[in-house]
Amino acid sequence: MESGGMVFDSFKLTSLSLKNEKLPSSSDVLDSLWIAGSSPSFHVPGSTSIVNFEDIRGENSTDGPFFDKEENGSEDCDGCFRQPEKKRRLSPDQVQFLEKSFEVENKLEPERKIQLAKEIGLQPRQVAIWYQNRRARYKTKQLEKDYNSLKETYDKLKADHDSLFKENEELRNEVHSLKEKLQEREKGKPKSEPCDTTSPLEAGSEPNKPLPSSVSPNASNIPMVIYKQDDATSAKSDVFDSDSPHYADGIHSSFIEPSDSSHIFGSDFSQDEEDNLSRNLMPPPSFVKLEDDESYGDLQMNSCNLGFPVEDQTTWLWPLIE
DNA sequence: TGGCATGAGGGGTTTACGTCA
DNA sequence: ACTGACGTAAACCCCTCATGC
Repeated sequence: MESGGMVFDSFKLTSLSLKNEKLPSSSDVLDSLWIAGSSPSFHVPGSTSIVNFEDIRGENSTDGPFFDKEENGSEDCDGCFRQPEKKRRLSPDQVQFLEKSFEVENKLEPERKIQLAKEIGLQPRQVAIWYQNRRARYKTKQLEKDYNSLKETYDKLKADHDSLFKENEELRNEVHSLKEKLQEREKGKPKSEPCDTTSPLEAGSEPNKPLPSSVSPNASNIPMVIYKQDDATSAKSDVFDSDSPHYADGIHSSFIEPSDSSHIFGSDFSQDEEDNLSRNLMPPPSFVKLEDDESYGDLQMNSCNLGFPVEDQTTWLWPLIE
């Protein structure tokens, strides 16, 4: 620990030697501070410093930048050195000097500490304490900032999730009603028309082409996967082959059961299938940079596309749908 | 007079360094 | 000469309190 003697000795040593000493690393910037501080322009308003300056400055103690001769010579201060030290705030100039130093480097090298203490007329111990408190309170503020930022991100994500969930529900209902209509129509028709199972929505479109997203009855960019039951293979490739070689090769041909469109939405996937999907269809891990407000702002343009081009969504959106 | 900001004390931990078997 | 255990000092972090505004 720093005894008073040690502090004084260090101070004298620093005064003699450190001025011309090259401080390491980031201290280059601070050198300018030292130089600037050595021609004092600071004013210590009133009697503000907590330091009993006589302790560290000895007889020639009136030439430091933060020492005001008036202050030391005032009658008011006669009692200051008799009474036990009262805690006093650092002067604005002292704080400003420390703040500038802290901006450059929030850790305190011993040499810097002594140099700082000399420049602003504090004890090195006080400088160290100021740095400790400053770090602690900076950390607290930073934590608050981080918390707010994370909370904001969470809220946005939750809103997105909720809207997607809602949309998913609507699509499910739509599929359900279409399925019912289809079944009704099949029941009402004679068996001589086996191939006419095309969805009403698809009427008029080319059989092997998926509907363009603009044709989708839903305003979102989620592609509607609709295909003829007797052409499931081509439909599958239309849906999956653009960016997903795993599904273009037919390996997962059992993945979609044409007779049950609810499979499309993944609700009946086995765990293995879901795992495969998650592995194979997941976008690159760095696909959304959440801390980037700007990119996140873009996402808000369409809460359904999650920042991906439409053509990419066909390959990875499915696992997200419950 | 209560609340906030801030200087400082104290305890525990970490790290660097010297000593010794 | 090398190495691991041990002691020590300094710095740091965290919690807390006291004081000034």
